[in-house]
Amino acid sequence: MPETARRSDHLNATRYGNRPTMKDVAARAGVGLKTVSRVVNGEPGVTPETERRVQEAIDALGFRRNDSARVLRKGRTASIGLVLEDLADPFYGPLSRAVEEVARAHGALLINGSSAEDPDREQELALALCARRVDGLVVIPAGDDHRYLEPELKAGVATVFVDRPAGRIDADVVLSDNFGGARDGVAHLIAHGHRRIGFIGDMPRIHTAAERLRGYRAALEDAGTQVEDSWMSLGVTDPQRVRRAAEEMLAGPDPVTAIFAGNNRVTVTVVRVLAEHSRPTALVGFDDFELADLLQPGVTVIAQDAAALGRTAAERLFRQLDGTLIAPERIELPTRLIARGSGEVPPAV
Amino acid sequence: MPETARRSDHLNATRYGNRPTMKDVAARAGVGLKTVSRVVNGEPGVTPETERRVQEAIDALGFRRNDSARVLRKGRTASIGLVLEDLADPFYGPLSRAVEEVARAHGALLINGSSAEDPDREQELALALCARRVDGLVVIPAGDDHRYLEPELKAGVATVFVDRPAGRIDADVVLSDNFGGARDGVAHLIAHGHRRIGFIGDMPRIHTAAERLRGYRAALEDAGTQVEDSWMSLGVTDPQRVRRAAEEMLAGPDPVTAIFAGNNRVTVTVVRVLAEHSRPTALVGFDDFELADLLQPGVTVIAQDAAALGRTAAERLFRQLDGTLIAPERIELPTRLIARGSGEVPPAV
DNA sequence: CTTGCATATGACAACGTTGTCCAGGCTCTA
DNA sequence: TAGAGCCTGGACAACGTTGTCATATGCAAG
Repeated sequence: MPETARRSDHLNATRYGNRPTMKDVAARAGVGLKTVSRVVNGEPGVTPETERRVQEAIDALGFRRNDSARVLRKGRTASIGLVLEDLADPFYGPLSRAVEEVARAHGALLINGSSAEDPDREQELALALCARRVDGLVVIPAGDDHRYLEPELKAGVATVFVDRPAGRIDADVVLSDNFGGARDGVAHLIAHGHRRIGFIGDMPRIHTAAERLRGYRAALEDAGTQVEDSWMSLGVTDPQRVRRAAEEMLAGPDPVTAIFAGNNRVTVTVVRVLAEHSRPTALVGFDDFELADLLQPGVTVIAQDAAALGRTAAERLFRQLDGTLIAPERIELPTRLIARGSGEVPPAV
Repeated sequence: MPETARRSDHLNATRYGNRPTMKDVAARAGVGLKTVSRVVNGEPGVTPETERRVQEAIDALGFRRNDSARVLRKGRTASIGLVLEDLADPFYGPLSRAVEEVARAHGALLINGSSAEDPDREQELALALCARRVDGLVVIPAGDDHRYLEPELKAGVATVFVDRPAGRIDADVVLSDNFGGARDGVAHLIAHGHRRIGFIGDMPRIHTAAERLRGYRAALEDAGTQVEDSWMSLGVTDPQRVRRAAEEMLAGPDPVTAIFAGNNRVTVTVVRVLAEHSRPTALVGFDDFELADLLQPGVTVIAQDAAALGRTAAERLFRQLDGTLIAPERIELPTRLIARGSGEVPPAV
């Protein structure tokens, strides 16, 4: 073994444990650095015999190319970032997976993190990802001001927002048709004879919640019904408060005969409340959930396609990177009403 | 503006879009490269006045430190990799989130990917993460031979396996007590008078499935009952086959009076089948799932704590990195029986 | 005015890889 | 056998950052 090899081994001893580098491999195989690089990358111009020697040295040393260095040299990291609200939320699992599949198809890795619905944390995460020089960023916004990303966009970081629109910045956005979905859901209740329909949803400062509320109002107005304040409960999302809100709507002299639930978690709590009440009350929920069909009655929902959201966003991202895409666009994906029973209950007399 | 600045801007034009570097900032601020580095990293020894000038240049150019280069220089990437089976699976959401939280507490980012239960893809992913020089790796094994990771372990990549043990390699493992949980679940059925108890689960080559089967057998043997082959259905996991298996067990002259379901998906399908049958049959499922309590009757389950699995694994990982940890260990976390009704149904006469 | 010292700043190498370019040896043809 | 052309292989710079070390500046003390 040439002298350089030993020296180099020693020099690298404290870094990354002590991973061998191409230099070490080259020394051991008795070839030049670049030849090793060629073998590792399958570039042409290496004799089978030389290649064999290099390969042997690689195996013997347990060498693995350092992609960090490679990235520094090449300028592209082949990785994209995903900032979402909560990895543990069943809605984001399929979305995240869809993004991953598209990334994989493009040879990219996925780095993701949860903002926990905190705008500061969203920003911190997004910027950390930019510092890692991800090629692109898929963001499910927690905040409503994304001007902090402007320098990054200008610098060429491909960016797509999903599920909620970007704030104060011009960028690609992929959304569900929250307005249309809610309108359809409420119209479905109206078609089954309901007029007094309750709405329980999140704070209207959240875009999806506002849109769904708007759809609710539109459907009732289309039917010529005047919406009463007591029918709506906004900014209510934790089980306790949803429960109280539902019970209030169902009590009183003139109770609602149906409830439209503004999201997943609300729907589930309302199901619990209705199960305890004797008077049958119709229910339609925004967002599908597992086992909704197994409940008695099955829960009628407006389903969004989370995987499609993720896939569409990621595909747009890579088209930005290809240069195929120019102007930012706003894409709305349709929702689908799934009737399972709870939405077809007629109004109690 | 000094001449160098313009030249540098031009040279960098095609890389990372055209992100400014410390060199560009230095040129613009009229200071040395290292001074910029000092300011960016909050190192001491910079006059307030100089700092102001540098900060100004940073803002004007929209500079953000390139962490890839930083990583190359420093040798630690402050990121860990997570290889799991399927991000979209509700079981892995909380696990993944727990790992992320621990990583965040240690200032690390999380890169994750799905193996889709394919050993080759698991290996490909794990090695890709090693090439990125993640500091550590949390792996939910798809395959049962992990010798391919040996060079990486030797090179100092901290590694913890979760949910299933590592194959042919000595490493940290964090598991649920699959054997004990299954035994408890079946014992629960036995305590309610059942003897003829069916088991539907995954292929025994999957460690968790094998352990649960072992627990099932142990409980019945403890009760002095001879297990009959017709009670067990192994390697059955897709809805169609689970359905057929369940129906077979429930038919015939001497049907089972209770079923123990080996995992989540099996449980759900069995619930459907039982709902169609008139004779009441008891059911206990391994793994909790959302809304299990809302069904009629509520589904009794053996719950594992996915978040605890993830947290424990990640914490061990960082203790490996600290050097606090020496010998690999196998940790088993307890499971919990949650009685909700379906497991307390007495045997039909 | 010189010496000594602390403090602010910059020049330079190094991290591990890839792209560019050149050299040496070979084959082929005239 | 010489010249052209191809193939193999290596030297060197560069990617953007940080660590080391040297220098310049200012000020106090002799």
